[in-house]
Amino acid sequence: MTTTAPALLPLAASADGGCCAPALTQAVEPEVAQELARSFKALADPARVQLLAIVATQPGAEACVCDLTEPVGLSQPTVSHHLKILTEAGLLKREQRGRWAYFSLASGALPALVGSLSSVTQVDA
Amino acid sequence: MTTTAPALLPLAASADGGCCAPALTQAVEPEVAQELARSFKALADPARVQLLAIVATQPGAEACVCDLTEPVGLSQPTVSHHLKILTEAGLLKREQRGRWAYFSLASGALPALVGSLSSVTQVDA
DNA sequence: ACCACCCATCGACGAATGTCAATCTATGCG
DNA sequence: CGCATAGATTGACATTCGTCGATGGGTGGT
Repeated sequence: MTTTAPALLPLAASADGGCCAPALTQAVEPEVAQELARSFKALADPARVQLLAIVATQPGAEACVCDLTEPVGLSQPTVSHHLKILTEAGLLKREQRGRWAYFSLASGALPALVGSLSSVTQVDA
Repeated sequence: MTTTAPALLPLAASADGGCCAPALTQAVEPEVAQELARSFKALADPARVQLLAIVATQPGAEACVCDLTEPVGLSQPTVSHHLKILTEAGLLKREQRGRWAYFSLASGALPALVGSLSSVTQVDA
């Protein structure tokens, strides 16, 4: 569910009538909007953006929590909390190896978001 | 400032040493992360996603507030509030014409976000 | 001049969020 | 078995956010 790629502009049909046309254009299903907002909300925190970037730049594209606490300057529980949010949003993938938890990019979620955003921009198409 | 296109992966350099390598990799400047988070925060609400989509699908790619209150099912002050947030984030452009305020997509901000997100995905490049 | 209309701002309220210290779970080592 | 370590969970707190009703500020029609 979180890794789907909802199109942002499924239907469009509005009347003219000057300004305040009823604008019945739903333009995007409310549930789709909600799901997109959930993904964006996961990115709506500086710490989480940093975490995502750090994980992405790691050699194996993966990192454990102890690698992440210091760069972001937050406590271990807080980092764990952010990682959980990113994971639940489908942006990160958690893999327990030994006693370390390795986090890596969940391929698919980010491109899906990019696609949704692009669909808004390319209205002229 | 809000329409800049910050790259998400400026520098990357980490040591090996098994798991808990210091991971000094800043990977992304904190201020860049904060700015990106600000943009994403503007999209982190279903109503704002809907508003953005509706504006994008309008015939002239613009809409006034009265066109937007009904589709999202929120009160006029709330819609005005969301539009202000989207505008301050650089995602929408406000133009007062007569006694209506027309909102349209601010070209540049969305592509910038797409670029930033893509830079994370294309780490393998 | 008055009034109707569009929209922004203000004040208030409940809900959600980010953060930490303290604690718990589980994995591995000796 | 006992202990240290990695990480998640809990509880608490301050802050921010989303929402609305009420009000204010312009603009245009009569």
